This record gives sequence, C-alpha cells and structure tokens, in this order.
Amino acid sequence: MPSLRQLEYLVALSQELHFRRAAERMNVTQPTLSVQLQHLEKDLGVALIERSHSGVMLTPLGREVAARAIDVLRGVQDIQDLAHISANGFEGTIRLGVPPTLGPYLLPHIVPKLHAEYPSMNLYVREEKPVSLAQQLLSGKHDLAIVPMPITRSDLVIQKLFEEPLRLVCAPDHHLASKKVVTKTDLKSERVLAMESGHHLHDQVTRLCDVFGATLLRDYEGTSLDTLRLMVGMGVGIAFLPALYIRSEIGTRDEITVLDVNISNIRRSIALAWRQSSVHASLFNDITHLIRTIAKQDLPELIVTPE
Amino acid sequence: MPSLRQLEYLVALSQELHFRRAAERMNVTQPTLSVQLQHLEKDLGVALIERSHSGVMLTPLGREVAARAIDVLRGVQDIQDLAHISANGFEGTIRLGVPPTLGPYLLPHIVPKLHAEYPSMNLYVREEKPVSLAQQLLSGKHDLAIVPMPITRSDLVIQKLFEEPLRLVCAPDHHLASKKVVTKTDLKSERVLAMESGHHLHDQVTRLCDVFGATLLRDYEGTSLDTLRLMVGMGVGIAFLPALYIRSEIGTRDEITVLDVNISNIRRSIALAWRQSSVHASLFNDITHLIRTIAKQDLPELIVTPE
DNA sequence: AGTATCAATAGAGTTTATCTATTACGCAGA
DNA sequence: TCTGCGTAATAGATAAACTCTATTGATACT
Repeated sequence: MPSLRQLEYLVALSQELHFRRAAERMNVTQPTLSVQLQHLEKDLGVALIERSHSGVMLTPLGREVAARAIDVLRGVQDIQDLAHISANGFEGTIRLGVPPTLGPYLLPHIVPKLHAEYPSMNLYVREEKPVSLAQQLLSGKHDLAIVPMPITRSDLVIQKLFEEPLRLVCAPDHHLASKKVVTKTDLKSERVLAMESGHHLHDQVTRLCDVFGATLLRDYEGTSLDTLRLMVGMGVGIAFLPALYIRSEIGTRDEITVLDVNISNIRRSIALAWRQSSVHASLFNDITHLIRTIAKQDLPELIVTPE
Repeated sequence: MPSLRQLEYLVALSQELHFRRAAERMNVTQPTLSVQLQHLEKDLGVALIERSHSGVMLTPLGREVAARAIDVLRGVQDIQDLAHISANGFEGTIRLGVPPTLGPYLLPHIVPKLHAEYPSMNLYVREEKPVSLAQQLLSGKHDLAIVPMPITRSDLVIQKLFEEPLRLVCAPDHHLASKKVVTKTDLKSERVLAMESGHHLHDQVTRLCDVFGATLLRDYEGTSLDTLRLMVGMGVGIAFLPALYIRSEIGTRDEITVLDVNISNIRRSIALAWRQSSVHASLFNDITHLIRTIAKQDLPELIVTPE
C-alpha cells in the first residue's frame, strides 16, 4: 500500500515539477523524495513521472493519481482537524463566501452576535458572484457560504435561512412613483435594470421581465446594487432591489422611490451551505439557527419559514 | 500524521469491536493493533475507543473518524486499482445495478456485444428498485447503474442512453381494444394499473393518471411487469408498459392488446450512471456509446437523442 | 478462590525512512 | 572537445517505526 508520505511527495512534485524544490517544500532532502517516489512507482507497478533533464513531467496516470492523492490527503487532514476541534474546542478561521448583493447588508446584523457567541472564531468573509460560490465551496476556497436557492448539489449541506422580498424602485420623478399601488399590468413595457450575469438576481429579474412583459435593459447591467441604485435615480429605468439593501442603503432618503407592488412572491430564497464532509457541521448548524433567529427578531422584512 | 495502517486498524476495530478479532482480521497480533491504536489516539490527542471489559466501544468521535477513515482508505484503494488497470488492462468484475422493469428486457441485447468487446470483463448484474439505485451506487454496492432520469446527484456521472416509450395495453375484450386510435379523452375515468412504489414507473404513471383524469388502482399495484401484464389480461384495468417489455414478453401474443395512442411524450428516459471518482470512467464512457449504438441499430422502438 | 478472557505493557528484532556523500547524466559556453 | 553547472539517481550509515513474543493486570464467571 502506498504511504501517505509518498502521496504527499507525489503531490508536491506534481506542483513543483522539480525534485529539489519539491523536496525542499516537504522539508526533506532530494534523495529522500527521489527514493520514495521510486518506491511508489514500483509499488503501484506503473510510471508516474517522466524524468528528463529538460524538466520533470508527470505521466497522464501520474496526474490522475496526484489528483486523487490530494483528496486522500484532505481526508486525512480533516480527521486531524476534527480531532483537534474536539480536543481544544473550536478556534481558527472560518472562510465565509457571500454574494455581493447580500453580504454587506446582511452580515452587519449577524457578525456582532456571531462574535459574541463564538469569541474564538475568526470569520474571513469573501464576496463572490453567487454562480461560483457552490463550486468554490467544494474546491475548498470557502468553508461556508451564503447562497441563493435553488441549489442542488448532493455533496453540499443546504440549510434554508430566509426569503428576502425584492422591492421595485424608480426615480422620484418616474411616472410610476405617483401611483399608490403598482399592479402587474403597470409593469408591461417598463424598462428594467438588473445585475450583470453571474448573479442570481440577474436570472431572477430576467424571468420576472418575461412574466410581466417588461424590457430588460441588457446594455445597462449593474456591477453592484449601488450602481443600479444610481442608474435608477438617474431615471434610466426601474429595478428590483433586495429588501435588506433598501433597508441599509436607501432607508428614508428620497433619492429613489420604493413602490408598493401588489404582486406576491417576488423574493429570493437564501440558504447557508457547507461541504457534507465538513468537520464543522455542528458549528454550522448552530450558525444556521443563529442567523434564522436574528432574521426573525431583528429583520422584519425577511420571511423566515419553519424548517 | 496518522498512518494508513492506523486508520485500517481503527476501521477493523470499529467493525469487530474486539481487539483480538480485529487484529486477526488485519493479520497482526493483538499487541500490535493495541499499540498502534494508542499511538493514533495520542497523535490525534483524543479518545477514540472506550475500553471496558464488557466489550469495546468507539466514542462518538471515534465513529466519526472511522467513517472518514473508510473514505480515505477507499481513495487509496482506488489509486491502486487505477494503477493496476493501467498496468494490466482491465480485468475483473463490474457490478451493474438495473431496475427490474428494464434489466431483463434490455440486457439480453447488450450483454453479448459487451462480452465480445471486453472478453476479460465480468458483469455481475443486480436488480434493485430504481429509487435506491443512486444511493447504492454511491455506497459502493454497484460500480455502474442503469437509472431512470431525472437524477440530480453531483457526485455521479450521468450519461443519457435513450428514451423508451410507454405503451398502453388492455385486455383483448376491453372496450378500448376495438378503438383504432385512443385519445386523451378516452382515458378519462379509466382504471389504470401501475408498479408499486419505489419504481420510477409508479411515480410517472401516477402523474399520467392525474393529467388524464384516470383512476390509479392503488390496491392492485404490481410487483413486477409480469404481474401487471397478468392483471391487465384479466381485465382488472389498463396499464402503461415499457416498449422493450412489450417487445420481449408480449410480442405477437394476443393475451393482451397494445393500443395506438395519439399522445406523445409518454416515455421514460434512461441513463447510465457511475461514481464521479470511479476508476473505470473511460471504460464506462465506452459502454455508454456501445449501448447507444446498439439501441440505435437493433432496437427501433427506442429513441436515441444526440448527446 | 480459581479460572478464563481480554487488553495493556515490555523488550527484542526487523523493516522502513531519512540523511550525507557521491556518482551519473545532459547541457551551455569557452 | 573540454569544463562547469544543474539536476536526479545511487550507496551506505543512522535513526525511527512497526511488529513480534512473552508477560502482566484487570475483570467476569464458576
């Protein structure tokens, strides 16, 4: 059976493509690494490395084995992490991925209580377009992610957090601004601004426009909710903005007008997700409940459905 | 870092719950296993085993670690298998899971050519209710499975094979038997027989009955297509049977009548599935193409869509 | 109390991993 | 063509690990 050390050496070599440097990285001497990789090849009975004096290459099989070795080593690392957490309680950094259209407006409500509850936890927040969050979660870039539903990946645990209404906004001098209540038919042929592709809001607003017969202004896609707000304020068009964004960035300012719409179910559904194999499963479950509780108690615009 | 040997010992102990027996299983002496597991616990800094004289137990953490160790060891085994296949070509047994409503009627067309193409391959076919096939595939009970779509598991590779029409059948003296062409409205209030729950056909026929306003005879659910056929022949009701079944088991017999239905899209979609991490990926891709080719050439009732 | 069962401990032997020192190979430049 | 440089492989010594046999210690059963 190949040893974990040998697999580590192979992974190091696959990344450095250079025996001496790979050995350095592993804190062993070059002959050690050479010999062990020879043993590995002999044990497996196959060539993994193409040795030539003009650079080291892995064989196709070598690359495949190295890729699998990475998974194996991650599994072993997880076992160690798990033991460490169990022995010393949790301490360290959780890397949290959030969509830019939600993170800055939700996290300020969450982080203080999270910190109070888990003082030894370090939260490292990274914004990413939601379309790539699930994949990055799996690849190990994040430990935890706030994701828009629906997501169907069986190797992720998905816990629903809440639903966030999308509110229709327009410029104060827009002809819709004077209406008391906006109905479905008012939206026909309206010009609608949306986030650029890669954001869940993009796809959702696209569908809404289809349903209402509104025109999506594809040439004016926003790169952030703030740019959308500015364009709406300038009268370029109307837009659907998430309730939490409205709450924190618009509030009572009269730069743009929030419309009353008698159409239900314009909302996005938000969930917390982590790798099924995560060593922090129970912590993340606790965090799920914490966020749901905060949403229920402090954020009345959100809809928290029973689990 | 824990060694693979130590993880193996832990897994053996977790299954035997007995040091001596676990040691025997691993072909080492009991002190060896004891000492190594002590080392493992010391390295990880946690208790994995509850030692008492009234039986050995694992701690909750021990169980969790053992479960992860199994995955790690499987990963290493995969690496060895991969190398072995690459060195010696494929030989051995592929365990194929099939739904009972498809396997016996499809495989006779496939197996001979498969055997001709891969003489050193051993096919071990197991019938399982389709609802459990995906899970069993992941758990390692099968290497490959023929599954009804849709299936959305991201840790499986799903390759569409073909679509198989479902044909409406009734007893020769049934009042529909005399109709040249059966239309949607003819089905209203008809009594329909279906497979029992757990089969994809069950769910699909349930939906069809909803759409057509037909009555599903829940008290007469079939445990096999053959029992359905018998009940249809006895005039209990009508049924939707897969085209391949009709071809092989009914053919020109006049025991029951196959009706002409002018409703399209009554068909089931069949795919081949394997674990994403399978070492046989390229073989399974070849098999996919082989089956698609056979379906196209020899089985005109099937619909093979371009990939 | 005596015995059987089971896991832990002790100490020796063997295997394995790693190190230092050296060799072998190819390439670039004089 | 020779020399010097960079690279990986080989040899031999040393240290660490794994495993074995033999034994002890603890508990349950008779």
